[in-house]
Amino acid sequence: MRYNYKKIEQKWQQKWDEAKVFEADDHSDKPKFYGLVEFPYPSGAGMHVGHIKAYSSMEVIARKRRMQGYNVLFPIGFDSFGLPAENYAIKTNTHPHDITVKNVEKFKDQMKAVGFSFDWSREISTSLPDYYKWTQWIFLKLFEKGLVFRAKTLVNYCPHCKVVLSNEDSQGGKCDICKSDVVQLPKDVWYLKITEYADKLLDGLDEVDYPESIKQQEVSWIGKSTGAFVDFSIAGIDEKLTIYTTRCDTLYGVTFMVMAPEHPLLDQYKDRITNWDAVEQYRADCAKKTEFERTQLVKDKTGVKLEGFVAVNPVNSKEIPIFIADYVMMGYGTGAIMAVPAHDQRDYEFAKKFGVDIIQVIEGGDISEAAYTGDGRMINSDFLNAYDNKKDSIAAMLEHLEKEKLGHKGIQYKMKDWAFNRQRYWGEPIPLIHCPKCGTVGVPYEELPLRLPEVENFEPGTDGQSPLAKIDSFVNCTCPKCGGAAKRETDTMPQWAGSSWYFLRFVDPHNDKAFADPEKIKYWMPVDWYNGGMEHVTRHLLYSRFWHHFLYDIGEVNTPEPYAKRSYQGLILGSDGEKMSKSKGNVVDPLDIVEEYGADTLRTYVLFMGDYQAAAPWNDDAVKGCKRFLERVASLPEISTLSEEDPSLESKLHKTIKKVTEDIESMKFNTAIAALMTLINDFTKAGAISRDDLLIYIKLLSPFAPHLCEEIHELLGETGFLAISAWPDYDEAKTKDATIEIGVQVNGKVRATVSLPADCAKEEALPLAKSEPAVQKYLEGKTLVKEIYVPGKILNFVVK
RNA sequence: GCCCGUGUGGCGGAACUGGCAGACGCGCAGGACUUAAAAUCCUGUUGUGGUGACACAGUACCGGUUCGAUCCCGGUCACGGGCACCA
Repeated sequence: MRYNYKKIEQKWQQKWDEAKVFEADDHSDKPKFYGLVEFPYPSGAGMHVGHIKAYSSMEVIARKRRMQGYNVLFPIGFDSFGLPAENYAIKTNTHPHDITVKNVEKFKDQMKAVGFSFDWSREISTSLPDYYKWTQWIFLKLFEKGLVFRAKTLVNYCPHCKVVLSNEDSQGGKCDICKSDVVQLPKDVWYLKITEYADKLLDGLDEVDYPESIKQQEVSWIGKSTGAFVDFSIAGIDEKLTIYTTRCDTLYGVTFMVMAPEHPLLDQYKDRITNWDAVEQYRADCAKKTEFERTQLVKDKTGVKLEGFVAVNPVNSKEIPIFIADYVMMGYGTGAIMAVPAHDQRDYEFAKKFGVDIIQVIEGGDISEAAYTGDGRMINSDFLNAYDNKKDSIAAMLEHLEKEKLGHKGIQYKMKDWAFNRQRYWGEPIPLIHCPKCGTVGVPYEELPLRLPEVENFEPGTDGQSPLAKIDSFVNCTCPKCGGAAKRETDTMPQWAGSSWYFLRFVDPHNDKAFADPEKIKYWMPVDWYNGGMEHVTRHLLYSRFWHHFLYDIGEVNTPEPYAKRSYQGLILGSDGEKMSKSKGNVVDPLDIVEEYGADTLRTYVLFMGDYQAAAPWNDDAVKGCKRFLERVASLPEISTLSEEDPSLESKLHKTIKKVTEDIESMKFNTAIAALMTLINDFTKAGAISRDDLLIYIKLLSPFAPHLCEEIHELLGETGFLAISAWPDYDEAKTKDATIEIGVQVNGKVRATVSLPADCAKEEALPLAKSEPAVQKYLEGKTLVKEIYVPGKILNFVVK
């Protein structure tokens, strides 16, 4: 058969479409499988080969599961709100909606050209009102349950995008969208209380099948620490300075305290602080430093000692000085610390520089050189001196603090609440109303969706206001509670809102009564397997788990965790080994590959290129190798005869069925394809294969190269679609060889191989091995010390 | 600094989690076909020595456990990712 991939691919894509082969059934007796890939943001650049790799894994798994008799839900949609479309709209003076529609079409064409078996009847787009209606609905539920609040704090702000960012959106101090430096500004913003779900998000990880690296990353992002809050009094006044510490047992080693420069208590007592000028000067200096300088570069300790403001150590009533220093952050703990220079390196450096006492309270190390942070026996610590490990001494001190009402156990998280509003146009309008009498009121549910109004100009205002603020007809409204004049919130939701629940919409995408029918949720959820990028672990993955836990708590979904299993793909690098980027000119367009080699070649190559989870560079020559392989497959019918199965190929065939079946499940696609390549080499050597063997072969290959395999399937006179025919079974007994070659070692070095029956007994194997001339040579004149025989594996003679 | 992960031919990568290191593919070399080239097919391809069957070395480096280590243990180095004055 001539391999006319263009004709074949078009033909079968059309046939699958017409016959609705990949549409999932909401009422089926088959076992269900919900396989999910991260729906794309439809950028103007179109799909990237990285998208193809990300989707191909679940595509292969979904196709295999269908053939194995599962009712498969494999949906796709578009995460279509977002800044890039809006920025492009501003630049080209078009509407973000029009751009989005165009981009979505482009993405769809590309996906269809690759032949992904998505259920297109369930396509969604987060920027459509019948979708974002429910995003707003969930937001209102969060608001109703007190998980939305407004606060004026220091927030991450991107001066380039003119937008407030969440902590997750500004990882590493860079804007997630434009990569420019993020600055800290005091701003009044809406927060979602994700911290209230910190423990649920942590505990939930025990119930799901995620790779360890992903769990670790979420755990360290949430950053839970257990410790104690301890109250220090201020000498001469009735005021407490509360600190958070993980080592309350070192209280006897506290020789000073440090407050963050922004600490509000300072302003309250500025009349008492006799060197207030120095405080203000220091604050001004700190404000000039960028976040980068403050946290990364300048580790040199700076600070100012407060005059007239002295603390008292609660355990020994000693007076200790208080400093302000920028190594203490307002955003973590209480914004103040007790400093134990003997056992904390930062406090140690500060004490050395400012000449403060250092009192050792844990035995070990050399305090004249550096802080000792290890474990050990407590010293100089009154009633704690009996303890020789931190677990016991912390427990004893905690008990003491609670009894004396000096402090209590406490928990801190590094994760912060989710800054949720964006001062931009192309997002879901936040459905809140500001009423001068009633305060903030939610838009009534029956008024949803709160539609994004048409505007002339998408530029954000220089005053940091959303473009929506300029539209009086949108802003001015009546309060749903009191009927008085009120104003709408004009900010929109962040990029991550629509994607925080999209997998739920897929189970019932056209429902206009609810975000999804509870029965369908019960049937399809949780997602059985979710593949996506490592870059989403502390963003989308965390956010969507949070929303789903919330929906579970209010009884809207049936499980707390949305995804039973998660996997990830490695990056495709450019052929130069660098990350693909437009500026480097090393980007590969999937459609170019489809055009030149065919979709089946592209699909096979992205999975054959290496370990699925590892990054690997693109290689045009290796793509050709995959094309060559498929051309050989296309010519297989020529050597297919009507004869009975070739017995010499039988065990090879069964081994391959087993390997491909198992390797797909463990995402070892490269070795699955390699096994199929090996088998075709065997076929070619044999010169003729049976029709049945060929049928099995194309079934195994079909998840990777479905178009070609459907074509051969038809050519063989089979009716119906290969895509939903039965996956081949293998006979375990036939995967085992009757005779096997095993290595014979002398002193651990292989000297010969012998052919033995698989279950050969030691008594028979040994003489056979010894009679090998190559082995004899090394045994002669030596004393045999030991004979090791591991059936099926190895034979080893130890000689002296 | 802390936490994960990785390190194997010229290249991408295999190796049942302790049992013949280098499957499969790319590249390269030689050959067949061709007037020639491309395509295709066949053969070879870890390094060193030898015409040769063969010998020795070899999975980042140093050491250990074992009859036997790419795999396990201790230490070192390099690269990638995450977190980071987090109290």
